This record gives sequence, C-alpha cells and structure tokens, in this order.
Amino acid sequence: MKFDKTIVILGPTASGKTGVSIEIAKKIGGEIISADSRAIYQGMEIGTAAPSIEEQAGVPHYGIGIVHPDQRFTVADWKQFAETKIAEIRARGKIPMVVGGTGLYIDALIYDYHFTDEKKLDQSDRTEMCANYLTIGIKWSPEQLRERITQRADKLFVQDLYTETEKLVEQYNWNTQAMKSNIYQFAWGYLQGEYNLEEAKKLFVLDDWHLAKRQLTWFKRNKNIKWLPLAEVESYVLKCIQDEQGR
RNA sequence: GCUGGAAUCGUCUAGUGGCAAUGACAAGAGACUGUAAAUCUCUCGGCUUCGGCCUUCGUAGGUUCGAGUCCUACUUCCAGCA
Repeated sequence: MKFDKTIVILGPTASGKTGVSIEIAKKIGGEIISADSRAIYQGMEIGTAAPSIEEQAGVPHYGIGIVHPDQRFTVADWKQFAETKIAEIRARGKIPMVVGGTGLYIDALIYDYHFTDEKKLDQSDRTEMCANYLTIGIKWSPEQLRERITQRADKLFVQDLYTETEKLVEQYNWNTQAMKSNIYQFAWGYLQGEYNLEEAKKLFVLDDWHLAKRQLTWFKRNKNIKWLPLAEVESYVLKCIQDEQGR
C-alpha cells in the first residue's frame, strides 16, 4: 500500500496504543517506531508493557530496548533515531507508524524541533509542520482510563515483573533517570516487604494515573490530533489510506 | 457502669484566647525544545464591584472585646477499670 504520511498513534498509558497499532500495521504493511521514553531501555520490557516478540506478530518494531538504563538518551537522540527509521521504512516501501505516549518525543518529531540554544519555534508553523503526519489520539473518559490502568496493574504484577525488577536492581543504580518513577519502585517495595501486593498495586495505579493526566495535558496543546475512541482508530486509519489511494 | 483520652476541609493532620484555621495526601488546572514515566507552577469553605462579605473546627449553651482553643451538659469513638 502507498501512503506518504507517517501515521502517529498516541494516547496516555494503558489507552491501548500497542494493540491497535499492531493490528493496523498488519493490514497496511506498517512498521512501528516506539515513542516511549522508557521502553527505549533494555531490560525494562515487562514493566513498560512493551509488546513481546509474539505480540509483535511479525510487525517490525523499532525503539524498544535500544539503550542501557544507565546510558544517556535524550529527545534529540530519539528524534534522530525516528527520522532515520522513517526514511528506511519508506525506502522499503512500507508505512512508518510512530506509536507512543511521550509527548515531547512526538512533538520533537512532528514539529521538527531544532535542538539549539535558540528560541522556541514559531507557533504559527505548527499546523504546516505536521502535514506529513496523520496524528491520532486514543480517547477515553477519565473513568474508563482509570479502570484500564487498574486492570493493567493486575496483569503487570506477576513473577516476570519481579524477576525483571531484581535484575535491574542488581545491575543498575536506582538513581539513574531510567529508573525514576516507574513500576519498578513499587515492585521492589513489595519484594522488600515494605507493603503488600494490594498496596503496591494501588500505589502504582495512582502513579500511572498521574502520569496519564500529565500526558493528556501535554497532548492538549497539539490541535492537530484527531481524537477517537479505541474502537474507531483502525477503521479511521484504513479509510484515510483509501482516500489517499483514490486520488 | 466508673475513670481517662479524643472529635478540625474527601482522608490523615497542626493548632491551647486574635483563625477561614497548618502540613501531607487525594482532587482539579497548567507549564515544559537535550535523561520527559522526568521536572516545575497554580487552585483547593461559599460569594465578591477584589475592598471585602458570609458560613465553618461533634451538638447545645456559657465565660470573654474576641473561642477550634476556657467552662457546663449532651452525642459518638478509643483506652483502662469493672
């Protein structure tokens, strides 16, 4: 299939980005670039709910587990990485899809941030800049999102997470940026007996909820996002591609 | 039943005569172009012509210019004795 825009699928944590994007990619010959500032790190796949090889279902994924947690990896690094991958995917005749919840990363890409000491980009350029991107946000009501976060916590707090946490604790310093404020601190607190499983989950759900709110605040300023309920995302994307084809 | 202690914003909490009342959490809004799942800011009794006004600290009285703070009774809860 041909489509010259890059598809961007964003949304807060637990909004269902991973699932839909893989479904869409399978249908359109898409390849996925993760825009997730934590899934970037190696050894944090379980805790960041990154898709496993099986879940990826043969769809190529980029940007997951590409640096060690104690390595410095900035927005600028990510932007460059994403741009390179987009060019490569396109050269192969496939459709690039950027999927994630890190607003800064996505804006850096679609608004073409320049990382210099100079002033901010002129806001008036914004609409024009992202003409090359089809940006879709997954919309949930606060209640629904909270429920999803809670349910996901139940799926996340299992043996695999504890194993991963122990490995991370053993290998890296708690003070690295990568380890800051994520599920591992709660998993570790539970493993250390600071609180029971129920409390650990509760703390994580609250933390994740706060994250979701901040993500949403960030996304709000991007007026070019097409917000859709999860169930409508796939058909919308397919329709956009068909319309493009018809020209 | 007797004797102590306690009742303050959604929750916990500070407050021993000048208080719309401390702090934390939760909640809400927002900022953010170099580790962003980070970091930071604002609001948080009601109304306001932003000067203020009104209603609040278990309930009802009392003392006082003034009471969340002192006194009396009552209600509820906790602890000890029975």
